[in-house]
Amino acid sequence: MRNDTVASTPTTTRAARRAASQARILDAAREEFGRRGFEATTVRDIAHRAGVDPSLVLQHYGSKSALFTAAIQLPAGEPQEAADHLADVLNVRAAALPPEMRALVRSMLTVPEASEAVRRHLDERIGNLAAGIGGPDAELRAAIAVSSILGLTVARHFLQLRDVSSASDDDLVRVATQALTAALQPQRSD
Amino acid sequence: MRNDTVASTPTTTRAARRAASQARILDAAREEFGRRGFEATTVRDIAHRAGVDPSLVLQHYGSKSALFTAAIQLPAGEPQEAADHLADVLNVRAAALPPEMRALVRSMLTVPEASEAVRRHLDERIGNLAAGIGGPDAELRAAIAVSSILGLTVARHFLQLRDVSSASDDDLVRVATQALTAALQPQRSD
DNA sequence: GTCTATATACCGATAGAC
DNA sequence: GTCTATCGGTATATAGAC
Repeated sequence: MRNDTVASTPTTTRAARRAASQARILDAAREEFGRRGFEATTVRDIAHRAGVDPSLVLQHYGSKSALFTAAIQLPAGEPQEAADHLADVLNVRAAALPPEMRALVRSMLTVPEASEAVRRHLDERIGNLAAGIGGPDAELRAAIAVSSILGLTVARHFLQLRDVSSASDDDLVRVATQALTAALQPQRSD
Repeated sequence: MRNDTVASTPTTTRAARRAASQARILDAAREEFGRRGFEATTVRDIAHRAGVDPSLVLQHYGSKSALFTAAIQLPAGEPQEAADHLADVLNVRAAALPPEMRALVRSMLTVPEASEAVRRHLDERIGNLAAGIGGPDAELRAAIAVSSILGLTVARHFLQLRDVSSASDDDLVRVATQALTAALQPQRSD
């Protein structure tokens, strides 16, 4: 970090400012895309939130679409064991949603790229979960459980349904865990 | 309706053509809004699908927003008894989605008016369901069940998750009904 | 009543000054 | 490296011809 000979600019190293701007733009993009979705968000909105000039946004990321792609990248989640990751996911969903996830979900119904990203993400989760529970209809039961978590996420963080939003994190996690655990049990086929 | 003196146009009654155009425009609007959402849909798209001139669309409905409002109105569902309506909803969601519901859900994450409409609709369903099941956490359990159905709807008809889309209507309804029935049961509080 | 032409505005993106 | 100015395109919406 202090690899340079002489600091011509006293405090901020010349290229570090650029990197800082780039990061601020990305944060601002996640926030704006997460609030109103890809289409309603303008490059000018993002620039204003980041405190930079609109042209800088495109200078750094090339296009609005490329910036969106960068903004919705999820941190590579570990493959994870099996069914106990259900509790993790549920906890994450009950509390605040990470900015990149929020941006991704906000546009999943209207932007094909976001739709694909969510599909891939959830298909993978379903596969892992199905492998962990076994029994008849394992894939379908796992898919229903994962879809239910998606529905809860939308209900709580985007639609703000009354009884989902007003519940405490603890209550929601407790009751939802019970419900999903029950839902994951194999059923008699009579 | 036949208050006028003489039919100057022989076959099509003068105002009947206008009503027919209006209905065709509304159908086309539901289709287009349901496919790509409110913002990505242009008045020109709707006019093209309806086979009319773009300016006619605004002549009839005043604005794109007013047309959207008309397009997402749900047929007033009866209050309905209680828990057995769960099966109805599930069946509807497993098969095809009505055009106005599809248009509504497609934009529920990006258009405030659609978000509010879905919230009101689901809050009402939750209230009815909660009243029918009783027990501890009735509202929360009902909210989780309704949110799960929403998640399944999104997964099947919008994201097309692998294991949800590939399942037959019968399998999906059977397993989901089992899962939701289990989820709605009161749990021991130990 | 339906279509042509256009007003008005805002968007994404680019070029060039500093 | 950052900002100013602007281009080109497209949208909604309106006014007027037929």
